[in-house]
Amino acid sequence: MLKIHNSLTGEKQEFKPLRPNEVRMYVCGMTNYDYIHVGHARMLTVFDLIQRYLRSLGYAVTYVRNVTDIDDKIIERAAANGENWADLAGRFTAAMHEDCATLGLQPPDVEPRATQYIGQIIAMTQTLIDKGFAYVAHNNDVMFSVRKFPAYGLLSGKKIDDLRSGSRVQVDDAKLDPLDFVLWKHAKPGEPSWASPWGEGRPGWHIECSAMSTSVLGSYFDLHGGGEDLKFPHHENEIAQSVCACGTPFVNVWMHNGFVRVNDEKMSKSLGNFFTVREVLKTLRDPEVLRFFLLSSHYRGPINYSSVQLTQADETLLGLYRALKEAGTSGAVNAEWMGQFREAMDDDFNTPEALATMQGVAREINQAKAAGDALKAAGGAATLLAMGAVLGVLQQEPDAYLKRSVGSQTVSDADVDALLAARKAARAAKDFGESDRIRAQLTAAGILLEDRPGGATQWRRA
RNA sequence: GGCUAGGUGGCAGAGUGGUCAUGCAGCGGCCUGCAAAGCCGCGUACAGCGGUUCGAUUCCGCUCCUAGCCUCCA
Repeated sequence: MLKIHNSLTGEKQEFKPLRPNEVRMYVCGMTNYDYIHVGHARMLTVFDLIQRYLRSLGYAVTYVRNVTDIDDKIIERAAANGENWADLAGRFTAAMHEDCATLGLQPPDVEPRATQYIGQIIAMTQTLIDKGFAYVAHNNDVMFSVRKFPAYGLLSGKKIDDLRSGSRVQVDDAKLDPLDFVLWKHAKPGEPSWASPWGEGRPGWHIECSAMSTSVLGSYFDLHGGGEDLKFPHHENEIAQSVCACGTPFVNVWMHNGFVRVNDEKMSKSLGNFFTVREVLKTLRDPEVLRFFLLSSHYRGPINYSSVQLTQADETLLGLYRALKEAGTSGAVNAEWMGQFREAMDDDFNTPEALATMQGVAREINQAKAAGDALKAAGGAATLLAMGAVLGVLQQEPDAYLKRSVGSQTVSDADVDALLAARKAARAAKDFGESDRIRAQLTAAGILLEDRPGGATQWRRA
């Protein structure tokens, strides 16, 4: 029985889809005006994991993750570059797709873009005006009247009156109330714009997600996710817009992932302490190391980004691949281990616990190998592989993975093989001095040897 | 100031009212020509102070500390 922590109630609750066997989920994706960083990678990875697990449970999942391809940041950056805003957004959306593919993320079933939903956005805004929840300000911005929606603040636990008194926002004189937020922005000269009943303009950020999610999934769906920084005001505003426009409940379960931190601070563009996925990947043996690192702590908690931890993740993953190596895969999946794994995942996607179970399986494989029990080793490997498939790890060919290096390779596979042949001859002749000299030479070149019974030697890159 | 998460062994990180997390690193042993890998074993962990309890790291209260949100943000 799957339990999910619902941000709306603050509790873990049994997950029951609104329609039998079907899960409709929407995740706030990227605003693409730059390369994605590790913080974004965590969000992307967390929800990739969640949709994978839901599918593994047999649900027909519709995973929707939007792209914001028009907003202030994009316009600003494009202007700074002297580039067309749509070109910029297109360029970085393509880069994001590349990064996602590199990270092994499954593409969403639907990836709506804000600019493709202008019609729906205008229609929803009009509905909100018609129903009295929104108004046209004197500058032709359309604003949502927060006080018309009494349930405002339920998700973030904020009280409307606290917000008002604590508000540090410069009062926008177009707003009737400082809490109100914009649904449609009138265009200033030279800005990209679309025709609307309120003149040329562009959508506000919050309304996009309400329009896209309800257009694709219907007005009331199962799961809505995003980073915890979106809880307020973005998700709060989405709820207000959607509920008021559609007249139905909006989302059943809200999920928020924790941040990636750098030295105990949130990794973010504004703090300038971010690492792009592209630069980080250059320092790793394989993109899988980053995924494994991200999965090694619970999705709701914070995770500290550091090279030490990445190294630890690398070592641990290596250990799992070593267990898999030469263990065969033809065995039957062990139901008991699998049950333990699912139990961990059923508990609000507890990946650290699931990973611990995988370590247990790995030890069993190694024990079986040591005992010469090939059947048991193969069964363990099949089990480990099946678990890895659910998490999106361990699916590479073990030997190829182990021969991968961190950074550039200093010796080719052929050179290694040649030296190993020489060493083998030396060992056969009991010339251990020469044998050890070759080993030291290889070690210096980042090649680690492992002599097996019977004279064979395995190797991998450090 | 308001609201929300946290504070676990050298590092990372789950979890539990009384028996083991797990991984990395370290130490000892086995194996090995020697290594490596693996296996076996080891290490006074649960911020502080009270309370509930036969018993609390786990429940309750208070204190201290950290992060996040309250403004664009994954």
